[in-house]
Amino acid sequence: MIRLLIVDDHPIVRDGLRGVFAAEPDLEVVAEAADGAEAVRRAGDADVVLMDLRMPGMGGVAAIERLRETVPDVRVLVLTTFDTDSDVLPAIEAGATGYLLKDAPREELLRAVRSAHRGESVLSPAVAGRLMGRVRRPSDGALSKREREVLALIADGTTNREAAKRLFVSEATIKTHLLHIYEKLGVRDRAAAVGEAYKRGLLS
Amino acid sequence: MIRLLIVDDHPIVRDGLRGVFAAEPDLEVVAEAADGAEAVRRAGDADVVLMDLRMPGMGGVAAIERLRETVPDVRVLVLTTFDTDSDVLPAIEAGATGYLLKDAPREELLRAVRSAHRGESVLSPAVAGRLMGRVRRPSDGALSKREREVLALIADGTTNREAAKRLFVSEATIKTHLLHIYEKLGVRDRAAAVGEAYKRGLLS
DNA sequence: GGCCGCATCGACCGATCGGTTGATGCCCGG
DNA sequence: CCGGGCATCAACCGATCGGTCGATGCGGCC
Repeated sequence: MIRLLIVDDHPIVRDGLRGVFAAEPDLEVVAEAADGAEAVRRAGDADVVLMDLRMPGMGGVAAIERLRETVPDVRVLVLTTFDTDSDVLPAIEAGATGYLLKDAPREELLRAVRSAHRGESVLSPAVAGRLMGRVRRPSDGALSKREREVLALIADGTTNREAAKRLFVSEATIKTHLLHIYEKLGVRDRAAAVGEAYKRGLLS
Repeated sequence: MIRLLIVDDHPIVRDGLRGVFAAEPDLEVVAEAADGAEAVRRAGDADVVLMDLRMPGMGGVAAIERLRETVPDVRVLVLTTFDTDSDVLPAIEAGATGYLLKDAPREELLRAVRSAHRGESVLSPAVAGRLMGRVRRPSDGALSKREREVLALIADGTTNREAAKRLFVSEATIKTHLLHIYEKLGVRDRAAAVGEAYKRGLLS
C-alpha cells in the first residue's frame, strides 16, 4: 500500500486526484494539504507526496527542501502546470523524485506514483526533453554560422518566411535551423531562444 | 514626363517594372541598372530611381548616399522585400524619399512614384507603422509592471496560455499586454520584443 | 466630472509556428 | 570507406500567435 499526501491549494484538484487514486487498491490518500507548510506537517504518514509548486504561503520548492530534512524517506512527485526551467530546476534541485505536468493522462500519473514510490525518477516527456537538452548543451557559442544568422534575424522580428527570402533558402530550411537552435539552447520557442542567446552573449 | 531608373539585380523584376510603367503615359523608363554602382552612373538621366537594397557589389544604401552627392535632385524610392528596422532605417538615413515593399499593389507603386517625383515622402503601411512606433517609443523602462511581468515570462518561453495561468488572468489579457509591449518597443512579435528588451536592459 | 493609464476580457479568423515524418548532398576526419 | 556535422528540402497538421473588433472598471489628476 502506497500512502499518498496530496498538496494543492485548489480543493477541486485535490478531489480530482482523490478520485483517480480511489480506484487503485494499492494506493491510499492518507492526507491532503493546501500549502507547503501544511504538507510538511502531514508528510509523516505518507510514502509519496504529490506536490504542487505554486501555492500561497510556503510554495512547493521550499516544502520539498523542508521535507528532505524532516521526512527524508518520503518521495516527492511534483505535479504542476508549469514546465519552464525556472520551475523545473529549483524543484529538482530541492530533491523532487519526479516531475509531472497536470495534463498527464491518468495512466501516466498512476505509473509515476508507483515509480516514485520505488525511488525511480519520473519525468514528463516535455520536462525530460528539457533536461536532456540542458545536459547535452554544448559550450556557449556552439551554434553554427548559419544558425547564428537565423537567430539574429529572428531576434529582429523576421518571420520564417522573411528569413528564408533573406538567406535565399526555403522556409523549411529556416525551420530546421530553428529546431536545431532550440535544441542547442534548451528552449522551445523563438522568444526564449532570443532570451537565452542574450544571456549567453550570443546576441548583443 | 517622369523619367525612371530601375535598379534591381534581377532582370525579371526590372522587366516586370518596365511592364507596369509602360502603360503610363507620364512615366518613362530611361535606364536600368543591376547594382548600386551602375545606378549611380546612370542616374543622371532620371528623375526618380526605383532602388532595390540588397544587390551584389554596391548595395542600395551606399548607392543612395552616392546619389545624394552626385545627383542631388534625383528622388530615390526604395523598392524591396524587406521591412525590418535594419533595412529601413539605413535607407531612410541615406536619403531615400520613399520606401515601398515589392508586394505593393501596382496602383500603390504608381502613386508612390508620382509622389516621390513631387518630393513627397512615401512609405508602405508596414514601414510607416514601424517608424511611427519608433517615433512615439517612450523612454526606456516605460513598460508597466504587468507588461514587464508578461515580457519576462515570454522570454522564458511560456506560451500565452501558460502565462495566463501563471498570472491568474485570461489569455486575452496576456495578448493585450503583449500588443501593448510590441507597440511600446516598436516590434511586431515576441522574439523581437525579447531582443529589444535585452538591448534596452529591460531584461537581463 | 472628464480624461488618461492601466488592467481586464471575449470572439473570430487568418497567419505563422512548431513538430514530425523523412530525405539528399557535401565536406572533413578517422 | 564510413560516420558525423552541416546545409538543404517537402508536406502535413495541430497549436499558437497576432490582429481586430470592441468593451468595462478602477485610480489618479486636473
